[in-house]
This record gives sequence, structure tokens and C-alpha cells, in this order.
Amino acid sequence: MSADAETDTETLADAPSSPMRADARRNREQILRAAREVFADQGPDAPLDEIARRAGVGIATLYRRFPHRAELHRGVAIEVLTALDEAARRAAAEEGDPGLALRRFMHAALDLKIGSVMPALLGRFTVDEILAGVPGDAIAPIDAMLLRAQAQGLVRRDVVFGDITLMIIRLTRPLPGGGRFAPDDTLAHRQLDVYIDGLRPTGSPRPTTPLGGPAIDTEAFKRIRERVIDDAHTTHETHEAHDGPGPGADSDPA
Amino acid sequence: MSADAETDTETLADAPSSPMRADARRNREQILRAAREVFADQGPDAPLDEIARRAGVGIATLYRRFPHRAELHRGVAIEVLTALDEAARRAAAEEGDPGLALRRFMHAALDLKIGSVMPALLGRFTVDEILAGVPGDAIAPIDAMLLRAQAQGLVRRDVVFGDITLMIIRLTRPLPGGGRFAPDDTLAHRQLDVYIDGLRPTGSPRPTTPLGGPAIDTEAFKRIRERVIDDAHTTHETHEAHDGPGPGADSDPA
DNA sequence: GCTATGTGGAGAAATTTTCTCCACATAGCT
DNA sequence: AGCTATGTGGAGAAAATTTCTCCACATAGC
Repeated sequence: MSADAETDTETLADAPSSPMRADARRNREQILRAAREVFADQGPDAPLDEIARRAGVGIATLYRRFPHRAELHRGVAIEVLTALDEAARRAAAEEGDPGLALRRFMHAALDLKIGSVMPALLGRFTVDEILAGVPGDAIAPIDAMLLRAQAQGLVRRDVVFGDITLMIIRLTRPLPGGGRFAPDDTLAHRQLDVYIDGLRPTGSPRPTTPLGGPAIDTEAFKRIRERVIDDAHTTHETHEAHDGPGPGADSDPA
Repeated sequence: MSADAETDTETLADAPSSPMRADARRNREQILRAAREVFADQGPDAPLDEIARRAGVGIATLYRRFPHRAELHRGVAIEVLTALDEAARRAAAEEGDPGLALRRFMHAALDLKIGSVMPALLGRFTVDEILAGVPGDAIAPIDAMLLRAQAQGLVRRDVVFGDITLMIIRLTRPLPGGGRFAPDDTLAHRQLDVYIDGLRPTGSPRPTTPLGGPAIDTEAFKRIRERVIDDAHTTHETHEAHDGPGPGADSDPA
């Protein structure tokens, strides 16, 4: 309740001066890690129990460390944005070719699941509040890479910042159907590679990127559909609504 | 797929022989339309009130027509898959160029929000149950378009069925942050155009597609971030934890 | 050892969502 | 126009889910 924005050094990413016990700190990190996963999977309103469970701590521990959901959001956002900024700078610094730098960064950002933190960010905190805990917001290095790539004719001119970032955010979200189509992460990387190829200018000499990851052809697709049915039978016991063509006595407990 | 469509007349998309009153039928359609929207926005577990509200009917009417959530899922799935199949056949029939046919279909499928129905499908019904109500499952016409496009050298060889469909499914999902970045639909179409360009083979003579839709450059992005804050203050009254300090502390990282 | 700090989990409280009931409305027929 | 089978809305009880507190117990660190 009481204002505790930036005067409060405690809830920041890693309070170095904290008199926090070692095990407590470890737990805090576990919670943030779990929160990131769960928010990515289920969105920012995911039940907190789930997060505590995945972190291997009791619910009370979570509440002690992050009294309000918003603080958990903030913690995750800071962590991810920090990593994102670093990934961008690293890619730019270590890859000579700005096209490759951009590609490398985009794949790294995908792995960071940045999309998972955006919902937590948006509409809950002021940007300033988040950024207060983050060294840099990654915008500058990303845009620099893009401009360099365009200057060298590696990326078409009509592409802008949002075309890089917003697609990554999208690819970060789980596919409907709970990753049944493919290991999900792998699939997103494959799709990203196609997308990145789409950023090249007309007649670019650079060859298309060989596509890794799961190639789901019609056969695979049909097979998956069937596997889905199996899953439905086994995992969800939510079922007896089966094959009742008549609207009759089926009851769906769910 | 094997089960024929016509045996089960009652719960089908539009039972023609039904003794249903005209207004009831109209309401049923409103409900399905609303359900499609809401499922697309909020996922398959969205509250049913919301659907009833958007359909402009009472909750009782919804329950009367679709006693279980699963039946609503099925109804929506049938509707969308039917439209999808038709869109695929139309695109293939009306566009001479298989590349254009594919593009047209993909944009049409995006508008249908097919991703919104997949979660409803997966793990709740057997495929047969759904397909029993659908004239065709769209797989064949889509794959035919793809193969023709590849035969003419318009699409790279390593692209498969899933690369067409699963990306559309993804683009169908709402962007985190509730479409604050852009009208959302428009943005998805822009992203789809880039992706489609990425499907071209190396050195394709075909020019890149001019990008319509919202071009979010860094300036726009930052402006959006600010607008988001405003929204947060005005729309969400959820801010008990609003520790918004002063407006200060602008650490501009760029 | 001693104790400040940290922990888990039960369960009460709050919130959200489901689903029924019934008095009232009207489409469709004659 | 009048009749009635069919259809409707919404209140609110019931169920499910989620939040959040309390306190007896554990252990890191001195």
C-alpha cells in the first residue's frame, strides 16, 4: 500500500546490500524463474500457487517476498529486460555482419520469451518504474542493428523497429493446443527463420535460411490430430461427451 | 473425416429442417458469432456471461442452446472450419497464380481467426466429431495450393503444410498487451506479408510485398508505451499497489 | 547452541464462474 | 385479433477457484 517505488531498494533485481539469508535469496530466484515460466505459459493472471509449486516453495514464501502480484510482475520484467538488453548488445558487438547480428539477437530474444513479460508490463506499471531497475531498455541497440543492416542492403527499407520486436513477442506466446504440434520452442524458431528471410530485400543474393525444427507436413498434421485425441482420452478424464450424436444425456463435468 | 456429414441433423451448424423459431435461430447465430470473438480474445475458457453479453442475449438463452461449454466449442469449430475450407477452395479457384492464391488464402484464414478455434478443438473433441459437421477439412486444398506454388518455383522447397497453417494460427492470437500496439488485426496482416515473402526461394524475382498496416518505429513504440501508462491509470482501477511515485526518474537508456 | 530470519501449508475469506428457475414476452398460426 | 408453444432475461443459489493470513516449526549464521 505504502509507496515503495524506487526508494525501496529491496525489491529490486538483486539487492546487493541485503541482509538476506542465503537460502532466502535462492528461493527468491527460484520464484522469479518459475514466475517467468508460468507467466509465459498462462499469462499474467496465472494462479500464484502454481508459481510457488513450480518454484518448489510454499505459497507463504512467495507472498513474503512479493506481497502483491504486481511486484512479481515487476521482478520478472526487470530480469527479462535486463537480459534482453544484454543480448542485443552482445549480438551487435560479437557479430560483424549486422544481418547475422540481427538474426542472432532475434533468436536469443525468442528464447528469453519476452512476450511473456509484456503483458505483465503493460498497464500495470509505469515504464519508469520498470526501467528504474534495468540498465538499458534494449531499444537503442536493436534499432542500431536494424539500421546498419538496412544500410548494407541486407534488410528491406520499409521494415521498422516494430517489425523486429513485435514478431518476436508474438512468437514467444504458446501456440494454442498447448505445444502439441511440436516442441513449440523449436517450431517458433523455424517460423522465425522464415520471417527473417522475409525481411530481405527483393532479389537479395543471400540464400534462404535452411529450415530446422519440426517440418509438419500434412501427414504429420493428421497424425498429430490423432495424437491429440489420445491425449484427450488419457489426460483429461473430462470425457464422456464422446460420440454422442444425439444431444441426449451427455454430461460434461468440466 | 470418414464419417459422413449428414446423419446428425440436429446439432449441426444450421439445421435446416428445424422447427426453431426465427428469433431463436437469430439468437443462436449471434451467440456463435460472439463466442468466436470471445474465444479468440480470451481463450476457450472465457466466461460464458461475457459471450452472452456480447451476443446481446441472456445467459439462460446461451445455456438453453448450448447446455455445455463443449457444445459451444463444437459449434464455433464447425463454423470456422467450414469457412476455412471454403476460403481455400475459393482462393485456389479464383486466382490463377498459385502464389497469389496462397497469399490470398492466408490472409483470409487470418481474418477467420482460425487460431481461436484450435484450442477449443484440441483435446476436447475427437476430430471425427468436429468433422462430422464440416463439408471438408481444408487440408487438401491448402496443400494443393502449396504444391502448385512450389512446382512453379514460387515457394521454396523446404516449406511444408505446417509452415503455412501454424503461422496463421499464431498470427490469429491476440498480441499481449491487448492490441495496444496497433489495431492488432492490421498488424498481423503486415507481419503475415513479411512471412509470406520469407517463403520465396532464394533470389526470387518476385518483389517483396509492400508493407501496409502499422509501421511501429522506435518513436511510435515509445509513444505507445506512454499511452499504455495512461490507459493503466484510467481503465484499470486495479491499482491498489499503485506506488507510482513522482513522475520523475526518467532514466532514458537510449 | 542460540536466535533472528525464513519456511510450509492449512484453511478462512474473497472473488469468479456456473447454471437453474420462473415470471414474462412474442412468433407463428388460425 | 387471439391463442399458445416456444423462447427470453436476469436474479441469485451453488460450485469452483484464487487470494492471503496465521502460526508452529526449521535452519543459517554467528
